[in-house]
Amino acid sequence: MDPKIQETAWNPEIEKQILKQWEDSKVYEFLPEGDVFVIDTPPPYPSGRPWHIGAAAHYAQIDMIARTARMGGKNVLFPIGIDRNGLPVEMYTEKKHNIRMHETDRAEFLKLCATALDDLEAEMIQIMKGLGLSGDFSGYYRTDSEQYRSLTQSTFIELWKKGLVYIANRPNNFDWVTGTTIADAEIAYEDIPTKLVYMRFRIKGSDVVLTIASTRPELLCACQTIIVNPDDERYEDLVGKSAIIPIFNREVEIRTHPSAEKEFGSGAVMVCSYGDHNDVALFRELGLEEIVAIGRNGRLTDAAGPYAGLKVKQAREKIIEDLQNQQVLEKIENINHRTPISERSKIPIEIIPMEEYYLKQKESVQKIRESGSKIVFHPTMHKQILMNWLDSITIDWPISRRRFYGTEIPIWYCKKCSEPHVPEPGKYYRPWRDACPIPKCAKCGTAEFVGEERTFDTWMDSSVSPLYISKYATDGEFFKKTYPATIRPQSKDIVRTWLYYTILRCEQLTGKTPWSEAWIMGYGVDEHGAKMSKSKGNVVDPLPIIQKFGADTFRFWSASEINLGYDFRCSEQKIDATKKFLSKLWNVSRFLSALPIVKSSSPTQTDMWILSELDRVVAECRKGFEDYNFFVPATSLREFTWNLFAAHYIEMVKGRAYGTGFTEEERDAAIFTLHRVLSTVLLLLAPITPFITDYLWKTIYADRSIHRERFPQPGNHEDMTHFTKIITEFNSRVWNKKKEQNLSLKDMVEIEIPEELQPFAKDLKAMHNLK
RNA sequence: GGGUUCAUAGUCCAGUUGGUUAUGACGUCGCCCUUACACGGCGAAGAUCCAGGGUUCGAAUCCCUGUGGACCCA
Repeated sequence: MDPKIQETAWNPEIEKQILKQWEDSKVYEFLPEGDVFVIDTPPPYPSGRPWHIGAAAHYAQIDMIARTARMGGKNVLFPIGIDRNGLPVEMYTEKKHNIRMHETDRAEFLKLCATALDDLEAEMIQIMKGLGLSGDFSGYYRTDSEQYRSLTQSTFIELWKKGLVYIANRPNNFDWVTGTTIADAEIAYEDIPTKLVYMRFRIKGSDVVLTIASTRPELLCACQTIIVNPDDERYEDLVGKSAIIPIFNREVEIRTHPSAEKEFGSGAVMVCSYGDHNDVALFRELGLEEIVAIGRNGRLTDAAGPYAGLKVKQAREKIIEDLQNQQVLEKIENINHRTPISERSKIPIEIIPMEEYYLKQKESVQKIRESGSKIVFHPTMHKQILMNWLDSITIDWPISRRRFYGTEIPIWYCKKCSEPHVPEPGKYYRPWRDACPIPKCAKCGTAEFVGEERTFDTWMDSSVSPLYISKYATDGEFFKKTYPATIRPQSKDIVRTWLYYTILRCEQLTGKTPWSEAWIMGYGVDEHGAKMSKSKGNVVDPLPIIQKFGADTFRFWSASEINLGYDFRCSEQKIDATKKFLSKLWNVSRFLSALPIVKSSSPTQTDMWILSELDRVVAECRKGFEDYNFFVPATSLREFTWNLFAAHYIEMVKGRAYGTGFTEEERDAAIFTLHRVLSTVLLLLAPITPFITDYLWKTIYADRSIHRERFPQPGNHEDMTHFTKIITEFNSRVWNKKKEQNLSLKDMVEIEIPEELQPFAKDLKAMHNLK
């Protein structure tokens, strides 16, 4: 009766051997047949060390989704990808080599970016593998590969041909630090202290002075009208008159508009091209002629007269000084202004009219609202993020970017007539480098072309991930089996970008919603509840934690700490504490591994009781797994295994399992039940802690991996859970009594077993050594 | 300004359709090597369930108002 397990604690080093076994036996191989389950895995972006512990937890949980589906009998496609397009690597490279992208040879710059990504990616893959992700690493994809970029380009060409893409010159969010247009979805807002400048405008043909407050005095030169609220009695007389812009001495009309707030500043607002989005809307609504005051270099243009060439901030200081000198400055208030900033570079954006490509999205909003409402969200509440976003879409999606490390826009322009030409889909095109594949201009017949230099917004790439993983346009059979995908797991901060754009693009291309379910996770915050950020220095590196505690500990921590959809705290102390549960499970298994596997058909009342508790746990876990909320099975199993099974049941039947003072039949019933409970617990834990459960399963129960098994069903035992409280309380009472009398737990004591516990009397007597 | 969400021991968290004494973990403090486990066992202390009002025989739970926090949008 030697235990098959010798060590007294779970050793995470074993995980490495298990990983190898999984790889060798291809236990997670996907077969495109039968009941297929497709996960649209988020490809992580290797943006620099360290990787975020919250992200590692996120991927551990996505793996639990894959394993849950597999144990539910599905064939699971769990692709692994790395997102490599976009701004972060460009900025990383500029900093690392102290160069400026737009001043560096393009091919050279791209090479430097790719090298940086390779390094960062290698570590990321190592972490994902080490976490035990059961995804397809052998065929992992990169969004900057020829295949992926050619898909992005092909889908663009398709939409172009459908007439969904157009070019337009309109005010755009411009990030002059990175030198590119950005979409509304990439804007964040921050309260920044700024000066609210009160300026005096003279009214033409009178001595009346109108005071106007603005946070953007440097835009005076671009002012085209002044608005006041129609209900504002103070300015009733001035409406329709002209005001004279100080310094520039140009006349503009005063009109009414409801967007002027009476309470803000003086109540009179100057409308300039372009201070904010309201200015843009007013210029459009009132048909004003725009004056471009700020250029792409972030400096004022010639339209700003004496201020031309100055940066926005310098121009503001200078103009305030001049206003003061000309005695038209009334006062300055320091206020906190909600300022739109670029999510990437963190600087206030400017609104500058530029010619960009747009993908039509406005007319799709209603349709997406319908298909979006059919998607099952886990948790349900996060569907609202998508719906709120849909309500606030006002313009089409600008998709062109003036950057290098991205998928090139596949367009060539006729050198003579400028007619744009798109090539045939199916290949990867680099128009900035390659010759145009079209022999001559379709419009004028010229054979000379100029390649487009811009790249796509990276969401153009990311938004076709369900198409890439299902081999859209390259393998019809596979596509039919795997599209639409089953589930999109992602974090909640990119609902309005990745989730939304994917629905938009996939609907436009396939007419179908890309998945039936979306699983939305919260953020990992630090142990005090603050958001982790590199600037705060509170980012927890997952690599050393996983190395120290092992993947299963990390995974069980993530499952038991993260309630689906809510933010979660990351503290090493908590992870450390989780380790104890694995040790408990290990030692329970060690005890059981010394007992033979037997059959029994005559369970005692004690056995029936724990089996009915087990039924309850199985049902509860299955419910949690159904919602991919691993918090439910993790906490339920820990509670059951530790505080009921180990603490009470095992103690009650230990004597019986050893056979002292019991019949063989009784003994076998105990051993049978012990194994039934443990094997069920292992199966239920398998998606959460795949290493330890597989090891124990193979050591005690089978040659075949636990990851080829299905979830257990609840048995059909009579409900005896009402005994639980009485049993545990009785046990406590005995322990307390022995403690009071200073007795050792094995000493004999005299306590009456209550009537209702008579069915368990024999076990209880043996357990406590009752008289 | 609008939306989502949260508020329960020192800390984190549970509490299902309202129903006796509010769950568990971490931490703290005692005692204990008990033939699976000291990475353990037993026990103890620790909560105005954010505030106020309402519905009800009964509210941590439902409704209203407010306060505070997080996130999102304008």
